[in-house]
Amino acid sequence: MSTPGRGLHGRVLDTLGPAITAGEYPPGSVLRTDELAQHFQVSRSVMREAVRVLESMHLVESRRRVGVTVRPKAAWNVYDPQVIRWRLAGADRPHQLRSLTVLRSAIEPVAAGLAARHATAAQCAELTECALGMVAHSRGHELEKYLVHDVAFHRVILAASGNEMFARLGDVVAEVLTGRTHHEVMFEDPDPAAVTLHVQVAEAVREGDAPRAERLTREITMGALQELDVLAP
Amino acid sequence: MSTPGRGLHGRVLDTLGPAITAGEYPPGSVLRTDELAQHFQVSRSVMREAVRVLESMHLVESRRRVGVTVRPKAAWNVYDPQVIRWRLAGADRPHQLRSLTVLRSAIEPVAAGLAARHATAAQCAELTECALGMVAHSRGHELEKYLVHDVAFHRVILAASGNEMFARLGDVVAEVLTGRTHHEVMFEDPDPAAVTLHVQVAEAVREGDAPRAERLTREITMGALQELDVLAP
DNA sequence: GTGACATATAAGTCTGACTTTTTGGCTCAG
DNA sequence: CTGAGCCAAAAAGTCAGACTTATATGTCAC
Repeated sequence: MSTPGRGLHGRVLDTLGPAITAGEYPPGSVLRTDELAQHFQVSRSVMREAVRVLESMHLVESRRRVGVTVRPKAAWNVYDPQVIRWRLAGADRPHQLRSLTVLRSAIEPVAAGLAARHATAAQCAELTECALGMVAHSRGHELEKYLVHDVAFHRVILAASGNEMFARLGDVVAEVLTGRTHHEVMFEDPDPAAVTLHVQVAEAVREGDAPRAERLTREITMGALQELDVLAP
Repeated sequence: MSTPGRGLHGRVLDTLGPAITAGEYPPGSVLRTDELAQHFQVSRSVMREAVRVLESMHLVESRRRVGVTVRPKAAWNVYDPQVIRWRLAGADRPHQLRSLTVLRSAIEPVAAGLAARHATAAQCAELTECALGMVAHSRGHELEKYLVHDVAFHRVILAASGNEMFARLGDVVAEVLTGRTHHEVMFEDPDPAAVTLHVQVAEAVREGDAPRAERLTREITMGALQELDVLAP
């Protein structure tokens, strides 16, 4: 899904990024480029490129005569897919998952409403196909296959909204859904009510019924939130 | 507000970033690091750092034997504040402003509802202060002072929601509000109804009335959307 | 046409020297 | 003792050049 270790500087980021987002270096910590370069056995040029990327994510700040200081969590670019992935892989995964689910609950209903107005025929067809796929794999411990269609469903909704900001949240939703399936309730079959809701959303979008699509999607995301409350109160 | 030209590579980004987001180099265009370095009169190391940052924003992709290719708009990290700023400064400013306003209309009502549940006493006080400041400068062509309080108001709401994803949208909302004031309706005094709504939202949050805070905020953002429809149909 | 192979190309990497900014401490006058 | 101003060290920033590596493309035999 992502692009691990593209070049040496990418390799460095793959360990330094998670370390910082995991709070291994608390905010205010000072790193020295030269030391880091030695530590990772790379040249200063490579290390500098890695630091530049971290700086563009507002994870660190590089100042002369001081060094590379870790910035407080509040400054981080938490919408950067890379940062999201790093944080989801780290210790505060539950907290992160909750934040993202709340975000979903705000975005997706509105996106579904817009999708009902703007979806093309092809998108409607794809949506229906996804919903049917979910139904087909909703029983008998076929969670992996179910997940694929679930992710695709929400991606189509977000894309069909016609809003590029919504569309770009497809990756985030995918991470959340994948994370939920793989780390929480891997064993049980999905809630039948949720499956039905997805089918109904597809219907509403196909019929251009924006309020209904929005309301139904809100039910879906509310369900996701409650599920989270049950598992991690 | 932002941090222009930190170091040579930052200077390069300040002109290359806007150029790419403005579509000056269409998707698929191939740039050569060496040529760019020559063009900007900087060393290759500096140029490489700039390219790395653009790459982390998914604006370009660097591949061996090929060069630096501009990625399609759909791949861009449109939530990166830097990218947002570049795009707002460019030609598709109206389109961008609409996308962001739709995003606001999804996020802010939910954030206000959460704020009503989680806001601290200090945040409630700050919110009321902002609302009063808006009232105080709502007449007599004091748009600049009004704007300051308006921006602060929405920042507090987003921060008080307790959700870090929402909180980080403060900058985006600030950009939208500032852009609207400076480029659209600089002359007229703000809509009195909108001012009243802000005061009422502050009330609702103070009283912990989440549904009311959400409903009122939805009215505010709906108003912003309609305003946009009138100005750019 | 198809496959293996050679070649040119542009990014990637490393090294070492040099510059610039900034800070923390030091001196010295008041 | 205090404060202003100056100095020197420290770390990032910049540059130039040599070398490595991956890979797209063209060539040639089959």
